[in-house]
Amino acid sequence: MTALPDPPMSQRAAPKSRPKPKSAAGTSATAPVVRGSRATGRVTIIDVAAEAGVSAMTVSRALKTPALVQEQSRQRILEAIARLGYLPNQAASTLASARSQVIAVLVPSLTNAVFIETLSGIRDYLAGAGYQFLIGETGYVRDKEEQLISTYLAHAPAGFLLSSSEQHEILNKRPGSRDIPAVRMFDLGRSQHDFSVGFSQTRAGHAVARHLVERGYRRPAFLAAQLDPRMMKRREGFRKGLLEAGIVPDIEVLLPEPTTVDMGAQLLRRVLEQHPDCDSVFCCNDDLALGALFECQRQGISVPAQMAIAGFNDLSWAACATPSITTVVTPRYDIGYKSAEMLVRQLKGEDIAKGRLDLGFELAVREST
Amino acid sequence: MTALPDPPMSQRAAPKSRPKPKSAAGTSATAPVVRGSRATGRVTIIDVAAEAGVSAMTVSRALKTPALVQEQSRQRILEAIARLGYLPNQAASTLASARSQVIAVLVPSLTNAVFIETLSGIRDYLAGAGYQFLIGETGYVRDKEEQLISTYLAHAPAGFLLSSSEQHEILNKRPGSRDIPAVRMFDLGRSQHDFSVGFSQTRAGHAVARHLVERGYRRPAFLAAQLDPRMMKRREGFRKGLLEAGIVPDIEVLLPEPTTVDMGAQLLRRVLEQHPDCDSVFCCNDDLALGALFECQRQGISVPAQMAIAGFNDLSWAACATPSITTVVTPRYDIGYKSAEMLVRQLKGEDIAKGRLDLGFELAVREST
DNA sequence: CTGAAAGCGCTTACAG
DNA sequence: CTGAAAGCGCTTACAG
Repeated sequence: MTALPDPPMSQRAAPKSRPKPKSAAGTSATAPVVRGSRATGRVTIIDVAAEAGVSAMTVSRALKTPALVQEQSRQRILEAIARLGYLPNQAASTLASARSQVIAVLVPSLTNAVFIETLSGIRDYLAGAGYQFLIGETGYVRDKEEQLISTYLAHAPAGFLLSSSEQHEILNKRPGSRDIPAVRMFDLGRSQHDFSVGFSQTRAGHAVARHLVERGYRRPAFLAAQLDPRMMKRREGFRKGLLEAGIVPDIEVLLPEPTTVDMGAQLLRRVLEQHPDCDSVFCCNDDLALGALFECQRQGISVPAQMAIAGFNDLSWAACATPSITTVVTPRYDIGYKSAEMLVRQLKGEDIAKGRLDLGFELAVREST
Repeated sequence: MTALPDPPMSQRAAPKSRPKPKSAAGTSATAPVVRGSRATGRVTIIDVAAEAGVSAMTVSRALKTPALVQEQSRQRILEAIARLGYLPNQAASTLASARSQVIAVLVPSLTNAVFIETLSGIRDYLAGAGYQFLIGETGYVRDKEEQLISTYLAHAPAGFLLSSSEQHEILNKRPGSRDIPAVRMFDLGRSQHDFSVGFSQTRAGHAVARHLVERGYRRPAFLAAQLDPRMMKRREGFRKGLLEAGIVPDIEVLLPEPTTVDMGAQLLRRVLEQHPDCDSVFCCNDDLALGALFECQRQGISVPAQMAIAGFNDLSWAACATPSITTVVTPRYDIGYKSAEMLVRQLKGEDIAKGRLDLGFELAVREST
């Protein structure tokens, strides 16, 4: 974050006067006037306090910890807020409390539907809890992660929702991160005190291998792009599953390029060139699987008779493709929702018994295998 | 935004002392100590000022308007910042200036790849300009738009990036919106003073109609879900194009449900039932087109021989499907990038000659028509 | 259940 | 090109 642009001067309006009810209820006095105690013309907590006949502190409490305020006062405060159209100033709140109502979220990619659904889960939980969130896209690049964490720290976030263990390490090294809680998404932590929500990539890869083996495929390939740590774990589980069945996991095409549908077609062409005897492919995500399917259709290769295809994630098209695609159903929405919940409960000071939440996965067996 | 949760008490550390270089360069004195002028232990602008031997104001200026600070002072300030690990406190900045470095962005949907790419464009421009952004999802629901705009106003955003004219109207009605600039995305405004970046949905729909007609299709259908205003404009242009060619635009299936790939299959089944003579379909987006293609494959309908399919947006799979799908290439990334640029230039007080930016579209003619 | 005063860390005109 | 002082609108312990 460098050279900040010069914001326009804010027009500070002259203070406006406002009528104030003289005393309790009943007599709607056409009494004196109060003016906002501030010179900006904006309605502040002080104006609300005056209107409701309480102190600013009490207004603050009525908003943050309603239980600590007498029902009657709370009522009057709420009315005053409505009447005046008061909007709390978040910046003032953040400055005074050294904590904002924003959660910083780091995801690897915004063009991947998986993380978008995770963000939807986060949003759904956070919206109800009164938090905003800031989204950072890391692209799996270490420098980007470092930089985003720095930037976000300047916003004094209430907490972090991270998408990798590496990010967790970076954050912990920062001096400013002491009291800021974080929950890791996707990767599971080592203990219940190491907050995380996810599932085992390795076991998921293993399940796909077992399924292909059970179906009778003997020359399965592993196809991957992107090659981030989670892909590698799927691969690890997949290889293990094959080995257990006495199959040598020697067919694979790994490319570091980003994942796209077109890349799936390319991977399939490569594997066909290099291993004409390949009878099935585990594409490490559904985009690749879709591309592989299109390529089979283009070449007139029958799926699954001549080539079986399995994907990962169960994106919207997997179930309605022709043929429908076998894939691993991952709990990405719930990962977002539950990790946001875990974070907020931590912020509230609640005790979290289960700080390591394994949401599992499911294998959806369909026509393509 | 209701009942805010109770954040944990922030642990305000005792002030720490810090060594300070005595005078100019050369003598690395083991001199006295300065302590942060504040009691939180955090490094503030005042500490940086002391370290660099200037006033806090000058530090502030060195960060915001470097041109107004002497090269030498700026150098020393930058060094002091690095040495101390100073991170500007955004909340304090926002409170003091009544303007934050965050841009509020409203999009209809986060599960739609189109808007994700728009957000990528926004992010790419904003990242370089030193702004953060808050993303709100409206779901095309008026109440949600109203509520999000209220919430965001409390964050004193530097500006708004909106995705519809309705949102623009809502914003303008709010008292707090006076000095906050906004740019509309997708829909074009009426004049150069009515800031907007987009393209004509109507003309795009018209282009698809002309293309189908030129190819010789005589019974084209319009298929749509979601039915938001932009879909309706595509329809309008499409109908106009058919009418101009002497074709009655009497085949269409419109469903209010959200757009999904599966919905595309459903729409195709419906149109086939109701109009067995239909020879081509314009799906108002690529997800629907993909579903329609899958359905044709399922039913053994040859594309395009027995049924032509056109989509909208050119999402990643359109070009590599089998057959590849004819579609309208929309400038959604650029819409994000350019509208962010227009907004920031406005914030900097620059003169914007072209406040209505028509980015156009392209028709990608492929195998499916 | 409620309040007075101090303080959070910046930026603002204005003057030099 | 640079600075002293005031102020932004909240929340914080503490005491009652």
